[in-house]
Amino acid sequence: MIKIIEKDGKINEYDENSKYAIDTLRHTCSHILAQAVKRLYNGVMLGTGPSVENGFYYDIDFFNTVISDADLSKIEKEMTKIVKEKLQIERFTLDRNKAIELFKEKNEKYKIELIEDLPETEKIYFAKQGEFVDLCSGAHLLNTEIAGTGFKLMNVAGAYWRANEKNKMLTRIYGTAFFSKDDLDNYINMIEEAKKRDHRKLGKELGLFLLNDAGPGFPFFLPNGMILRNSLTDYWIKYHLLKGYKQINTPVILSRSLWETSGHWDHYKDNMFTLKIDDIDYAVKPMNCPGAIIVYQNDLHSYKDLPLRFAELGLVHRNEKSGELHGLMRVRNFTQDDAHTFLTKEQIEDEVLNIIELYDHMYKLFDFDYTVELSTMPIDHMGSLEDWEKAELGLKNALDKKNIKYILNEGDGAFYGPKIDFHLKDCLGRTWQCGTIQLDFQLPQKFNLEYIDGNGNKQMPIMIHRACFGSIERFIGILIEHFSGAFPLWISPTQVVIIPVSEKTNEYANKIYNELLNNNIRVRIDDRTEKMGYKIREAQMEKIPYMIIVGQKEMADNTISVRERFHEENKILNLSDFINELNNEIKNKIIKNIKK
RNA sequence: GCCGAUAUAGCUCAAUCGGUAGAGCAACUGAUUUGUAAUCAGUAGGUUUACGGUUCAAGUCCGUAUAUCGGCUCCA
Repeated sequence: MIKIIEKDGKINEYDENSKYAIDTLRHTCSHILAQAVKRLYNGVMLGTGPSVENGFYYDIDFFNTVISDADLSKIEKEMTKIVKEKLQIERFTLDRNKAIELFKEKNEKYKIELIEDLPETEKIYFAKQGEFVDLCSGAHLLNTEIAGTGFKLMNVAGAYWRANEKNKMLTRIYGTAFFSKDDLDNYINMIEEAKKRDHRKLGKELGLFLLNDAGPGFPFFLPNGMILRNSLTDYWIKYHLLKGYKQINTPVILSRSLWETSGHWDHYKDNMFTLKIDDIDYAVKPMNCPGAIIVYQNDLHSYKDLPLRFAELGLVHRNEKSGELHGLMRVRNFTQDDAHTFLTKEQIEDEVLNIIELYDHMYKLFDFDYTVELSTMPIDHMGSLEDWEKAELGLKNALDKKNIKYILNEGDGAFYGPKIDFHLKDCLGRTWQCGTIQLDFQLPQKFNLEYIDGNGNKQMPIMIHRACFGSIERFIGILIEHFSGAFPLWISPTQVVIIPVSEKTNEYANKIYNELLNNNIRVRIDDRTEKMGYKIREAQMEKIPYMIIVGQKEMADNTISVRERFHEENKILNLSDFINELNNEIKNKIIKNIKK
């Protein structure tokens, strides 16, 4: 159990392993960090310093002093000193004017700004340890000693004051903390292990994709990556056709006037690639929706046609800022596994439920855990308040009906409608938006979309934009990290490698090879004059699901020796049984050997 | 775009104070015919990201550009 002093000075006990206790430890560490920095650097000003998912940070204005990773050990040493000083943590409150006065004395303009933004009536809480006083409404440990030796400063970053690009960039120092040195060491080890799964590293090692200076943010897919990618999209197409979608494909370049009509030009022209054809302005599509709308407009539609679902694996380009690129996760061109559904207001809830079920099916194929977020009307939006409320309610009801827990992001919706986002995690626990469901009352109006209702009258349909993987590239990035490159059989670039023990069994190996090929198995034969151990090692590193090893013994018995990746034992089988097993594993998309 | 860091052979990394750029793996050639994670020997591979500058001398120091990494901001 660990004692914690709350903002009002009350002392409570908590389990040392509780999230609250660990957050409190980290928050206390952030104060120790700030105190250390104030001791070492004259005239710096403090921003804020909360605990976060895996640690804590403090934002500090160092003015002209450049802080880099090399300075961290110096700061860490001072923090250790503060820990050894066993400073008691005291809590007190001040009224607004006194609080502002205190920080004027200390020349802390950012703190004053924070206080001035608090409601007038709100109590202002402080925490004090030794000579260091900070504005603080969080809990703390009782003294600096308890922070112990389980903390470490991790890295330096820039962060805009109050998360606003227009404000000054402060220096953010990140750290992490645990109640014991062992826990800290485990965490650092875990990060090192996780980095081995980085999709950029594995993408290179496994020959899946490449990034080249010739096109920053424009990934190249290599032969192995294409097999993976096509396996995914082939299934995607098959499943969507089964679920009532019709597949379309729309042009990559469309006229500027179309984008003006859709509203994208106004909102995103800085992020669109543009060009001229015969002196007329065009843009490379950053979204597929106007294309789908043109397809919709190509026919008259009856209410009997709705919901009308157009699926498109659409290649889009967005000019992301250079610092925002990240491997396959954030790129400048990517293929959305998109669909646009045209439907009546009454059909919204059912259709959203269908989509949620479809996503759940797709994510379960890979054993993904996902988190869901609902984003509502942004300040910069099109359309009436009434439409927005209706749309938001439609999404909310669907989530509630499915009993799905979600995070509410007020004001984070698209300019044309609210959205539900599905987030997946990468190897380091960073979350990436993959699936999305967006309701849209605006585009149908802008494009005057119609259908004929049961009375022969024209009505305006609603539109749903949705993407399950989000971007094929990003999804593949997540997949690589999720499986550490050891993919389920059905998407593995090479499914089986045949290793003859020596040239004497090459002919037998070839017979097996042809048999597997005829059964549509992605098989390779490794008949180089290398030792068997060498070939096995290479196949292991390539994370090929199965190795078939054949020597004189197998040839005599007309069997094969099968070695599974990550299993040292081998099984003696006959080929037709093995083919049946493979087909079963492929057909049922079985996940084996998952390493998390 | 912003803050910090990094850029050396196909890959992973060395190169002390500024003094002729090295290794392992991979590739290639030859030998080896191999029984469940690396057989041996040899050959080749470089305008040290690019462009400037300082210096008798620059992979190393300085400037600019580009890309990448960790964050911030943004993400229809």
